[in-house]
Amino acid sequence: MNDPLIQDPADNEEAQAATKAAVFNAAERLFALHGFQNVSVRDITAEAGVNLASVNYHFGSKDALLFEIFRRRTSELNRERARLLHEAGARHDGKPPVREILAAYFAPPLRWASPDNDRRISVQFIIRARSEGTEDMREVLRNDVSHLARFADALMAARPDLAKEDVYWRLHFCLGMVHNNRFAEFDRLHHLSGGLTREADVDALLKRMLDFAEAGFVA
Amino acid sequence: MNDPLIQDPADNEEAQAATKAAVFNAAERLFALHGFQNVSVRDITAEAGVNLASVNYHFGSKDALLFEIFRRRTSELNRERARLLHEAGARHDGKPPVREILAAYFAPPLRWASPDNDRRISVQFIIRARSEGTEDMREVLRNDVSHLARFADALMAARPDLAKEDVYWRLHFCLGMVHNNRFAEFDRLHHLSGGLTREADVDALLKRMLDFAEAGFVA
DNA sequence: GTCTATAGATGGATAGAC
DNA sequence: GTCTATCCATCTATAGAC
Repeated sequence: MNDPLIQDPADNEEAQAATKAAVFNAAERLFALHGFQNVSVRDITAEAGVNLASVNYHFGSKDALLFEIFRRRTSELNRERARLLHEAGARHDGKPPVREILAAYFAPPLRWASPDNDRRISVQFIIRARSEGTEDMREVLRNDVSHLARFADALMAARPDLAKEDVYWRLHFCLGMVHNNRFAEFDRLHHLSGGLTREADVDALLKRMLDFAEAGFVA
Repeated sequence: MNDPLIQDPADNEEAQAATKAAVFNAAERLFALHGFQNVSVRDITAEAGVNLASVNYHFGSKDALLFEIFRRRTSELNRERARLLHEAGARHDGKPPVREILAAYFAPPLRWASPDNDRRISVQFIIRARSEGTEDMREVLRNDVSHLARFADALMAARPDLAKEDVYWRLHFCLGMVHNNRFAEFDRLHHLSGGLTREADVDALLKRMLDFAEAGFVA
């Protein structure tokens, strides 16, 4: 059909970008569902419907592709959290209460994970990256705490009566609550509760998390 | 030195058991530190100082070895938790308060993880198994909720005023707090807090976790 | 630029010597 | 039973044809 020799440059660029995006999305999806080590370049290119060499051509290597997905998604997630934190500050003369700080942290991944959101898979990817990531990714997570520091600072401003140590630990507990929201854990809870828990109701889950975490902070 | 031809059967059995235990411990250690997919049978046998074929001879396959470690450690951990829950019940006419129920769940992995405990590595193995485990292991985790059900029942008895749904969700949040106690997360928190947090103080950490979780439950 | 064919490396498993 | 040597599958990455 499309003879490459008579394609104009714009079509070429477009086709190239489309191929790269297809690889990116297929990789994110497969990694999120099956884990990094369990997905091969062959799986990715087959899922994307492109040739085997595409991963190396467009991204350099499998690990580089992985890292690029990780960087983009965490960047997007943290930017959205920072925006919500900023908005909460604007509503309260720069000193938002604990509940609104926590909401800025909790809400983005919950909204992304809602069943009708196409970012649903990205959340699972990010959570998986925390425990299964390469050394590169874990180094980023370990060293790039500037984003978290903004939340810690806001919490300390909201609760100046608490020792800093206490704030850091309670923030740690809140992070645990967030990171435990994996498909597998929801399934297990669903099974344990005999079907009572409905994680698809994002607003209700956010409220539950905030009630729990705020109580722990205020105590 | 020891000619196998003149060894008596008892020595043989002993040597065999020692080899098997060496493989078991080396595998648990390497899996906990580096992840399942990143450790090869060659790594394990080299670490244990035994020959390459030992894994298949004593355990059948790499996956079977993995599964056996998982089964033994989760069994030990859950048995200890059940014992503490039983003791808490004995102290309170069968209806222990929320804090003591949670303590029975939180304490065992924390005590195991204390720096001077040789079970320290087992806790990391178990936590890693939750997210990186094979399908076999995840199936066990998903279906074997009888142990968790005892804790859910105890919590519902302690707080009969709460809807069951609420109890399950709050238990889920508590599980998240526990599962987030990985080396990597402690390191990150240590980095974020400028060295303020000291996870080695197990009793203090247990108290912090109980304060936070109890407040979330009582609210 | 795209894709096929293959190099090069590694891993799990096992046959066979002792 | 133990261990070495080796098989065979699978993977990433790349060279080279088109």
